[in-house]
Amino acid sequence: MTDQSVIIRNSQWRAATPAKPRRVSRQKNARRPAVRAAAGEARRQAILTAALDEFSAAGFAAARLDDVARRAGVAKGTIYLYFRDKEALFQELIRAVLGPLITQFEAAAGRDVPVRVMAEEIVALFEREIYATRRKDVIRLIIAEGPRFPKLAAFYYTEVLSKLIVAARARLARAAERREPGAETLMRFPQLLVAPGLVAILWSSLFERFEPLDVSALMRAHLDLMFGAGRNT
Amino acid sequence: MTDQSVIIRNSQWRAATPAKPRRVSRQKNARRPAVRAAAGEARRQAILTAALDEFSAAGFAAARLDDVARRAGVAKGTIYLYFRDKEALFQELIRAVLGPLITQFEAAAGRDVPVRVMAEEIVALFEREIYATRRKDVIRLIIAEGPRFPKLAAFYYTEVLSKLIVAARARLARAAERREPGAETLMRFPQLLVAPGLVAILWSSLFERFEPLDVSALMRAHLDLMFGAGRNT
Amino acid sequence: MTDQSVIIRNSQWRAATPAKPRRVSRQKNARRPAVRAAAGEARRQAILTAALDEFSAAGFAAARLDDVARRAGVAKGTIYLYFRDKEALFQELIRAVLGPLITQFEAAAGRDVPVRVMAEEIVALFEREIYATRRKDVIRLIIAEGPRFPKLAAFYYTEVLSKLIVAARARLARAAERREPGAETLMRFPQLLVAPGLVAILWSSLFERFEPLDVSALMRAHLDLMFGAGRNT
Amino acid sequence: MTDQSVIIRNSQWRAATPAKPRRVSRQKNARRPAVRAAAGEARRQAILTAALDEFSAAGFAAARLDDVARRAGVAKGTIYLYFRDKEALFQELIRAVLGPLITQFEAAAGRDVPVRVMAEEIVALFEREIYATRRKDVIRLIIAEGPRFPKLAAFYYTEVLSKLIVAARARLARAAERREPGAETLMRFPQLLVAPGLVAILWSSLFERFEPLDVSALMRAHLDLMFGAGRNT
DNA sequence: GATGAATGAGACTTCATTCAT
DNA sequence: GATGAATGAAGTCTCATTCAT
Repeated sequence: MTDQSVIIRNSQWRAATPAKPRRVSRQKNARRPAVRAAAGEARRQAILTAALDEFSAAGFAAARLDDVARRAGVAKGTIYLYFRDKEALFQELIRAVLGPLITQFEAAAGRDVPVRVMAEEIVALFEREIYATRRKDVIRLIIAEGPRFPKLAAFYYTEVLSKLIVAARARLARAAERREPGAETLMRFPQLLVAPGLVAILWSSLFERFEPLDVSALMRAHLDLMFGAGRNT
Repeated sequence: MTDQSVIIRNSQWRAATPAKPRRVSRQKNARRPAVRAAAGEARRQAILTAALDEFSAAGFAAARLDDVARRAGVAKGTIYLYFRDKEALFQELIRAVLGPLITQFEAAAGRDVPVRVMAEEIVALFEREIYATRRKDVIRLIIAEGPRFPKLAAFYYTEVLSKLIVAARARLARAAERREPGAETLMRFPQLLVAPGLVAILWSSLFERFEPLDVSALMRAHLDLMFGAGRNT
Repeated sequence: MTDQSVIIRNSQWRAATPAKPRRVSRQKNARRPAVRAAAGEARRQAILTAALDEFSAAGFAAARLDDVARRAGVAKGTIYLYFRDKEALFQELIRAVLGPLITQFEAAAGRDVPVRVMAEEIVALFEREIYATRRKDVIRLIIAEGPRFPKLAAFYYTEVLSKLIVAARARLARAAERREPGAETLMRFPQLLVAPGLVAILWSSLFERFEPLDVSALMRAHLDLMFGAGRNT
Repeated sequence: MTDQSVIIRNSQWRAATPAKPRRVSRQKNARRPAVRAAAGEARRQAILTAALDEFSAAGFAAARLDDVARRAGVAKGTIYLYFRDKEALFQELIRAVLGPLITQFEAAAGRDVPVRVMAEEIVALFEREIYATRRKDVIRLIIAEGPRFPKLAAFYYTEVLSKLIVAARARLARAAERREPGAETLMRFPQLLVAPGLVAILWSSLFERFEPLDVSALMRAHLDLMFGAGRNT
């Protein structure tokens, strides 16, 4: 529907995903509006990507739109054709990247499975949709800048976190009724499910150079600790 | 009680600072050096405290030294008498707050106890020395600003984290020899011990207003999940 | 009625411009050049009208060509097809609006009448051709922007003011020979004839909301003061 | 009382009035705060004067604070120590220059004299306090920028114009009771008293180079026209 | 040592103007 | 001719840092 949805649906935020062959603008015969619009969207994407790079590297306050523009291959003023100001660029960046997560979560919410299976699903989802993508960087940004952007934290909580938590709790409630071990505890604190994921994100950006961290192994160990050793995905 | 409380109550940021008679230069009828030095140290503390407030509230880049000065009750120029520049103030702030932790960790490192007891000790240490103090804010700052201040992350890793990890691994190694469940896993990923603590810190600063989080209960639940239900401190 | 009314009613800014059926441009088999030219002229008029609106509302420097274009219903680039740059647009606007005045003045210059009659004619001319039209706004613009646009002031002086003054002085000279009271004084300072008109223009744009001003009554009062009470048009 | 009052009371805005030998800041023995404050006030004045120069020459929108700073002999940032932003500088400039006028007007408002005498007083006041000073430029600024700064026009109307008008009307009312010719007319339109003054201000800034205007003679002629020839001040 | 006024580099943002379509 | 996306120069404003007092 919205531009954002498009951005995400095509997984353009995945690390090295060429995805659809983004049309170049310089062609004689094409219908103008279509080409124009496509070129515009490509530019918008380029700016968002560049912004994510710069914001991630320097933080919101210290990032310079000059650098964003240069990295995106556009002039400084061009940014303002697509975003009202620096803050709008930031917020739209977050929304564009995280928005699609919601549908994914909801899709996975339905089935009724043992706690461990569910935990493994969530861990897999985390690794695939967050840790392996630039969403990892966006979550870092939210953590770092959230206190200064209450709206951002609110968006992330209401649109992403709370939905994830509600979905998880619903499934855990049924497992708790079945007296599955850990289900009741996790229902009260579903945050515990993804806590190691957070650690992984932060560790990788802060301490990777001192001591690399094998995220998959970490997550497996986490599952083992909670549910006893067993085979994971 | 602990070293840390002293830091907060007495506004002493430095680990082992015996006053240090900072000699002044240009003064005709100077008072006793001791008094002077004490006054200087008090000022230094005031600035550090104010800086922590401002950096926490606005982030490093957006925090204004003007506000730090006002909050500390000194003139803007005074800050430069105690710190080379804004960045130095920031780094010294981190060091001053976290420095004392190290000794604490080392003190607790010696004894040989069951994994669960050790985990409970660490959790208690975390709650008492970090979550209940301003160190929580400092950890947030490291997380938020670390990528921009490699030295900071390095300091935190080498001076705090790695020591804690080494100590924990040493104790876990012995538990692993005893085949205690979970010991081996935690030895490989000691981060899992404190992951919920991190979640608590970030949650409190980002989402507290939407959904409060009972940290003690969270940590107990975490222990229960890892080691089975039991009474905690 | 007068040439000027036509300008306003028919949106013709240029002295002798016939009609013009607005035709669209993008068509392969273009119509007669005449139509083309007429369409172009209409566009030019639209731009000039929009420019007057915007310049009047915001001043030359603060007016945005974006707004002019939007108000004129054309693209921003189109403005540059008709005017070299913003300043040229401004100057041509002034000329287009004031140009026709000249002939009017010259027409009225010939007859030899008593001073009071002549003064009444001038006052009537002012009310009808300036105050009741957008020329009022243009005069405001000249007053406001004149110092920054010497050419503008020069144009207004040489093309409008000086001619008006010369014509008035010629008639006043003859009245002065007849010893008509005030004639000699007004000959030296014909500005006094229209001074209240200026006040009216400025007052209406600045203070109308505080205290409305009846321009006709003001002008009549002015005449009464100069020549003694009497009936005016 | 206020800074502004000081500014005006000392007539620092007069063209070439050395006035009080403004203390220089570089002196060893003086009490600090006093000197500081004096230096600050001097700077403020310098900025206001420079701003008046630049705003007069270029208009509010086109004037560059860079130029104001350079002309005032201060750094760009210094302006912001004294004024919130460009607009505040502009508004405070207007207020500082016009504020003192009020008291002058009120002082002259009391006595009961013939209309002509009163008119002569007003003309003299205009020439002395406005035309011979930089207030002339400020009035030009209000005329040029007023429409964009409603507060400005409001200030000028309520603080200056309306008071002047009320005072004049009060005196004219008594003259009207005495059946003095012109009194009743001027009571209805006191603007007519100063209309030529306005013309003079505008003429001097727009057309002086083409045809100089002897303001005093103009004002005398104006009085003659209204009250018949006679000796003026 | 302490102050805080002053500085000026640098960032964000606007908008006249251009030019490929 | 017409369009409007793109450009980048230029202006406002902030704030870390300096330095005379």
